[in-house]
Amino acid sequence: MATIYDVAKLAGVSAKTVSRVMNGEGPVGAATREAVETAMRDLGFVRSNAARMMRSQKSGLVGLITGAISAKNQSGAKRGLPDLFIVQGIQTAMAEAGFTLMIADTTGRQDRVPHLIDTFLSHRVEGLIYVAEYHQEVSLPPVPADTPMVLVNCFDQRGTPAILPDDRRGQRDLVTRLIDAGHRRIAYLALRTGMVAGQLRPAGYRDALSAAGIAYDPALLAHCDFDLTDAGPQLLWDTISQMLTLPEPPSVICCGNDQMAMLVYGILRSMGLKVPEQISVAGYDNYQVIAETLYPPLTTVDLPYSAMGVRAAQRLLDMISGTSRDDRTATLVAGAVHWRTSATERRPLNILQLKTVRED
Amino acid sequence: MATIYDVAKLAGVSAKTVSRVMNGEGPVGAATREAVETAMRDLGFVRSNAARMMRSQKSGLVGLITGAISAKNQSGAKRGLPDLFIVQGIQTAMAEAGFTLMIADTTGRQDRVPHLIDTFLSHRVEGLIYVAEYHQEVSLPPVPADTPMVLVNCFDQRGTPAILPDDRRGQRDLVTRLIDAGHRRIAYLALRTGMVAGQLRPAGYRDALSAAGIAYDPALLAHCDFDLTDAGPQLLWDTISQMLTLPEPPSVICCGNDQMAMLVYGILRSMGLKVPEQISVAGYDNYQVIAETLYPPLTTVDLPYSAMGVRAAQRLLDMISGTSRDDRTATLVAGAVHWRTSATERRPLNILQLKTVRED
DNA sequence: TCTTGTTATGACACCGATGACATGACACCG
DNA sequence: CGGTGTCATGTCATCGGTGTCATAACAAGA
Repeated sequence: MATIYDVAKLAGVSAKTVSRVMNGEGPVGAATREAVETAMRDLGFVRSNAARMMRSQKSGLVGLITGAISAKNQSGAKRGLPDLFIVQGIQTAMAEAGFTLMIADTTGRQDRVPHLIDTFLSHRVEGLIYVAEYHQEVSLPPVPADTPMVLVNCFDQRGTPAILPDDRRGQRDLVTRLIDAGHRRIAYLALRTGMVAGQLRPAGYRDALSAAGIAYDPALLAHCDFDLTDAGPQLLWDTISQMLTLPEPPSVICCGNDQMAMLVYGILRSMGLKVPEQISVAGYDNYQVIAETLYPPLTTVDLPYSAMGVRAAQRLLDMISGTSRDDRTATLVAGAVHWRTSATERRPLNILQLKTVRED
Repeated sequence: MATIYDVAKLAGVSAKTVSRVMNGEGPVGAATREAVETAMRDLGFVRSNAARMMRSQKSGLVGLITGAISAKNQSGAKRGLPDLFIVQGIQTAMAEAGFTLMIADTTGRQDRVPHLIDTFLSHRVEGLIYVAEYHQEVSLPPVPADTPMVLVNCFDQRGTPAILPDDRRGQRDLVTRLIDAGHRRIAYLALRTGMVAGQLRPAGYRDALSAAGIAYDPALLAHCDFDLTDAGPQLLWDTISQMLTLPEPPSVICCGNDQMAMLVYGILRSMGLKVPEQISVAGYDNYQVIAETLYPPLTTVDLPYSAMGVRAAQRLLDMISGTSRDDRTATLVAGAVHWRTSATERRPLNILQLKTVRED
């Protein structure tokens, strides 16, 4: 591969002048510039980042470590993949800022993380981002203090800057919306409590109930490990049929996530119930492949992964540029409710119609 | 960040000796090695890849260009994401071979590809991989002849080495399996013909029919652009109801992909038909989130993305090492049929039971 | 006309590792 | 005891750019 010296020789100038042309730096005569550019083109010259980096000490690289790519097809872990939207958000923002992203996947092995960090450091990345495949607490090996780092979709004990989804608020907004739509008996099938989302979302559910003055009924809240390969669907079926035989059965079932909602669709229909005519269903994640393709389309809440990625990138860029260095806080990013036809409006929203309903 | 000179000084040896310790090269005294290693640890030394690369001319980098990450949440393009399994497969294989993957996303803009290639070349990647988000023909800007390149999930006119899913064979295998299960009237709702898969899979479908001596009935094959935001479901509905009112209606509906199958589930149920008791359904892709979560689980064919990724990585590694350089061929990777409960066995498989059936 | 400033360019060292080669200390052999 | 081979280590140049400083040419101002 051609070097600046080759270009310099061909253009009949010094290497430094070639460098100047490349970087649009210092005054360069028009004819000289022309000659250099022609020579570069003729030689198919591409500058070596390695050499440049050595002097300037700026790599223009950012390292991204994730289990998001590999975590997918592991047995037992058939969670959604949309966490890759985080990567996408980061990628977009970084490309815009002129940084190149190096991505490494843990291949599901957390013990590989130190090695991956070392690899990145050897490339002199200017910052590190760790992306978890779902909202969780993590514990990462120490990183040199002068290397900025941001966590996404996870947090640690050391207070490393983190970008997190506001699960509690999202679920509260969804349930509030359901209440506004006239629902009063709202069931919630939560993810297992071991997951952060399995704790925060139910909390948001209860926030919404209490804000609306609706008594919380424990019979309408259940935690389901629906991921269990075989037992999962059965567990859901039992839980649902139990809830439906209550004296006051729910008019809507909120699911821990969209995937669970997809299963619930099948179960309800097998029970002979029509969605949404006889019972409404809501999810969480706005996992588009599911939410928009299900029939009827699913009412759900955005897991704002792409936005989180962008925020993470921005925050890291700020840290790199020194704008904000030692700010050990978490950023919560809320997602919007997507109202689709899987949930009925039980009560019209405008006042005129409200009157009509009251007369019923 | 510490350099080998810092380490050398602290350990009281020359820089070259530090280099030797790092690379396990040449004979080094036990005591010296010990001293160097201690010094490296104390200083938190990480070798600079840039400097190393300059001398050795080996970057240990491979560049991956894809639209797979960004293509997702584009409006209109709500295709699946499992194409990221390709990236995962590549990542795994590359990490094993000691290469670091640089990933760049086109952000949906094909015109950015030349720039991405340049960025990679400036990092002196030893090879390039281009991953398309679905099976298609592409036309990429030229790449220096001495930089090996592999295409995945796509092919070009120049005969650049490519790794492709064997869509035709996969669909043939699935339909053959359905025929073995006793199905004779097999409907096929294909993807639109503009897509490569919309051509190859129907071809495989017809291969299977003709191999089994079943006449091809054009009334059972339709191409549906089910992606159309609003018209899609309606189009499917119409097509299906038309097929079901045929004198000899199909006993199974094969869908262009799993996502279409998910829609078809909803439609069939709205028509009051039970899956699989009254009609069987099959998909394509083995998009796990859908195939395993649908109720009942979906019979489908693997789109062997992960395997394709591994194959791509191996092929590129071969090219880099010079084992195989100028082999302009495409590698077809076939995926296995996943038989789940969305399709019925109409005819028992073993001979004893076969006899019973014949007497019916 | 001489000084001063500006423009255009070159010379050279340096970034941090490593390859090629050199050197010094021993051990072994005839 | 000198020659030769092996081990352990050091010296120095080099990879391809870029920062620093120097220099040449020429124009403008005193």
